[in-house]
Amino acid sequence: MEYLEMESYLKAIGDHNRMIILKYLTAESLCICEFTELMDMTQPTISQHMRKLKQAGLVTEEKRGRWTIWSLNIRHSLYPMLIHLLSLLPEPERTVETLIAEGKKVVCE
Amino acid sequence: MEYLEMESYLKAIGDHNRMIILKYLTAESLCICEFTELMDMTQPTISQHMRKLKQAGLVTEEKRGRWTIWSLNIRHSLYPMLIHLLSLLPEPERTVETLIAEGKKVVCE
DNA sequence: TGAACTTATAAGTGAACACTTATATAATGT
DNA sequence: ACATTATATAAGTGTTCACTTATAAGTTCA
Repeated sequence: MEYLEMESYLKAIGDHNRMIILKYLTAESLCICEFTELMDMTQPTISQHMRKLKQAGLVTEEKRGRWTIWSLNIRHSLYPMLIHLLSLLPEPERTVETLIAEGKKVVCE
Repeated sequence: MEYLEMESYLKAIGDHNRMIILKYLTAESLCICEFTELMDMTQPTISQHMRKLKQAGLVTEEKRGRWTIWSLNIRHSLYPMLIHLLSLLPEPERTVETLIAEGKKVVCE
């Protein structure tokens, strides 16, 4: 692997808020508006983080209706290491379960 | 592990020049003046990188005479992962062997 | 068609970063 | 004591980063 690729990968993970985003994604795929409910961040900020994660190869996106569903890129060679790293981190305060309880979980069918 | 600790660890690795420094250290402990010979960087820049690596828990230092010998911190819980990451990177251009051949390898006894 | 909703992008801002040069500190050897 | 060597630190600079607000683009549904 090239130094530049490794650098962008590590820089993409190495941010407090992006680690939380990635932690959520280990459980399930989510869209931007769900992240805005889960985390205390504005929509453009989330979008910009996702773009950075995508450029580093950490996540993939899939357009579905008006939503963009984001998932971990399980094909990346460092994916197993990423899963291990994230497993060491505590669960975020807000859970997806609370989202469901509030009727804010997106179902795009 | 706390998010803050993980963040500083990943940020410390996630720099092109620090990755090269760490790569060198996987083979053997080195002092600042050796790094200045191996890499195209000034002495203060190396010193500042080492300080950052030390603060993140990646390396340890040991004063010996006028030299400060830097080593990988094998006691850190993420040390095995670090070794794996570094193993994926190509060897730097300048090798310690060339340093020895030029009589620039420090022997502090 | 038009309003509501979701997302992406652009421009601006303050903080952090990696580097530079200059200088201070400390150990060694004559 | 003094010059040399090795390292650390301070101050300054240009770039990158994470965020903000404003706005554009695209989808859905009445």
